[in-house]
Amino acid sequence: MRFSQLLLPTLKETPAEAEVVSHKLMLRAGFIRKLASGIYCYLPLGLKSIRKVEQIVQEEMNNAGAQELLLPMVQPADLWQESGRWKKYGPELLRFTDRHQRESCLGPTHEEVITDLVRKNIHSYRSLPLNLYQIQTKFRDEIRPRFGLMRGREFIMKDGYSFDASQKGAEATYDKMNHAYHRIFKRCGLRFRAVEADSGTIGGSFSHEFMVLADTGEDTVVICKQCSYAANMEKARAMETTAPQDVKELPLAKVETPGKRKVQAVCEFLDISPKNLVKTLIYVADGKPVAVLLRGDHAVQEVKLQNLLGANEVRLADDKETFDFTGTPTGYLGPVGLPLKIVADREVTKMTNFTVGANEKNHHLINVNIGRDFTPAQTADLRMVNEEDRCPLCGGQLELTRGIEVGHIFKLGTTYSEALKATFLDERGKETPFVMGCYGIGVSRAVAAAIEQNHDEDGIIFPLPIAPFQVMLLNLSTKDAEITAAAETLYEELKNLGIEVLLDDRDERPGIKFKDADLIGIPFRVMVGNSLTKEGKIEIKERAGGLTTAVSFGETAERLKQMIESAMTNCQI
RNA sequence: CGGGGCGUAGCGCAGUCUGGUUAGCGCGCCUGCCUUGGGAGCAGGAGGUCGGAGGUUCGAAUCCUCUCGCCCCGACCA
Repeated sequence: MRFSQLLLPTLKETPAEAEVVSHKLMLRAGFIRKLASGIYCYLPLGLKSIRKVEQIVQEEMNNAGAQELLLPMVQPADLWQESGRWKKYGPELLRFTDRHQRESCLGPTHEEVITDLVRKNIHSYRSLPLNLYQIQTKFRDEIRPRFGLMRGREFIMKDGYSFDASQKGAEATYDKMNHAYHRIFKRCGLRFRAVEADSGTIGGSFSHEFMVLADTGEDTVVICKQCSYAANMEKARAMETTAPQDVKELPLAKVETPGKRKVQAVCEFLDISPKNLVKTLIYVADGKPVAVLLRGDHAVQEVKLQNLLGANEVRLADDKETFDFTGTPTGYLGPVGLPLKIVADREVTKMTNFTVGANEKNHHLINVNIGRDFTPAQTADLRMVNEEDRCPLCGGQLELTRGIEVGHIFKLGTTYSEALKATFLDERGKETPFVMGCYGIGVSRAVAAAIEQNHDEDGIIFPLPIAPFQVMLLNLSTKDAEITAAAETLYEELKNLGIEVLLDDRDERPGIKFKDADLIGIPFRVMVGNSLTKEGKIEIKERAGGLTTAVSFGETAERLKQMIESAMTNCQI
């Protein structure tokens, strides 16, 4: 492709609308343009990168035994009513009425449609397992779209759905998808982790999120430095500490702690460690109060609490509610004699002779012990993991880092097949619901995530497998016949070698071409300029790392081919 | 939906508080000269219903009312 003919409107300055780096760079590099909030035009370069991701996804999905199809974007309301999600989904589902007053919606996801398709066409266990996917533009009317392609309303997604005859089969499919996803993101050249995630409302005991690691990521992920353990904060566990043995229980005592409400203040005043204090937090779970006990240096993980209580909503009570529920101002609450349901983080059960609030203003209790002084109704892992914790699998050091969710795989079970009465006949002729799984990849988001992960102050640094072009060839002097002839020859040679090359043939000064090349971030930059006329050399500069190699004109194309092949092998499985 | 901010040329902005020539500046764009290894220089030029509607006024980018759109924080979320 020739730059002079390409729709590639690079910008020297960042449009005010962009906040995050991928959004800024995609606008400046001429990849995208906004049409409306959360809705973008993909320009040729942006689309090329998206297509690269799509192709990798297709290859790996096909290899894993999945089949590609394409489902409608407009979906009838009655299917959604049948699954019950017409009511449940909320305003994120964009609904509208057609000219015949039929209610419809724009598909944010396709469980209903695919299940309907399968129930109408698959009737026997002999046809299973079946794994279907599509790559399509999705629409979700997000409350607040932001960050460019990272959280748009319209976005490109690969969504896949599997149908198995049994739980066991579904698990095998899940494992296959897990494996395929690892291959996909590896082949995209991304640094990522598959993390254990809470499966949320969709069901199933767990799911895996595929997180592209980037400091600017929206989500926090916990990874083990020694082994493969990784989880998001909602799910992350830590190795249980062991309770000290043979500690003699000391007599309970009340002490005065005037004005000391915060953990730190109480600990300083009493000269104890927060690790020896238990804090009591009042939560409201579906309208009912519950007291949550945690070690002084720990924090609540509300999703864990929600799961334990089986609640739809949990939130911290405010000071007034807390006082109404307990009759004690916040800061002096404790479990001893508290007339509320008490749940304790399991680390609390490892403690002895600890300090708590006395349920009386300006007083705390010391030498409190579980069993003797109070008994929690339930005990579970309820807290946020932190960097002091050890890996639950290997005891290694845990690290908290940031990530961008680009893929998520779920076990759906029979939720949808039952709701939509999608069944098949098993070996014994018994009508059985399909056991389903669903597997998403945010394709457009993956490109944005790649940029969040790989950039510098000059622009994008694309991983080779998803770069819009592999080589950017700069003709540094279009007025010089020798240089231009050499650039044109090289351009043809590279194309003939099957290398994807963008020739900057614009009548611009070298500085402009260098700046644009850095901005766009194509991995290999080839410069045809003075060094050719003076020394007969062509320079190859790698965008990542900036290493520049001078080679003779004749060997340039072949050399590039080698460099590309070698770089690609780093992204192979 | 709550809180905050913005809307003036393709992009970035000034001008608005305190109404008053022909609405400016930088970048980009067009023409010519010149220059050609990190966003050059000179000269000339095109481009604006100041987001929209209504109002106040002799006079509105500027004041008032309504409205549309965009961005950020929060609630929410594969």
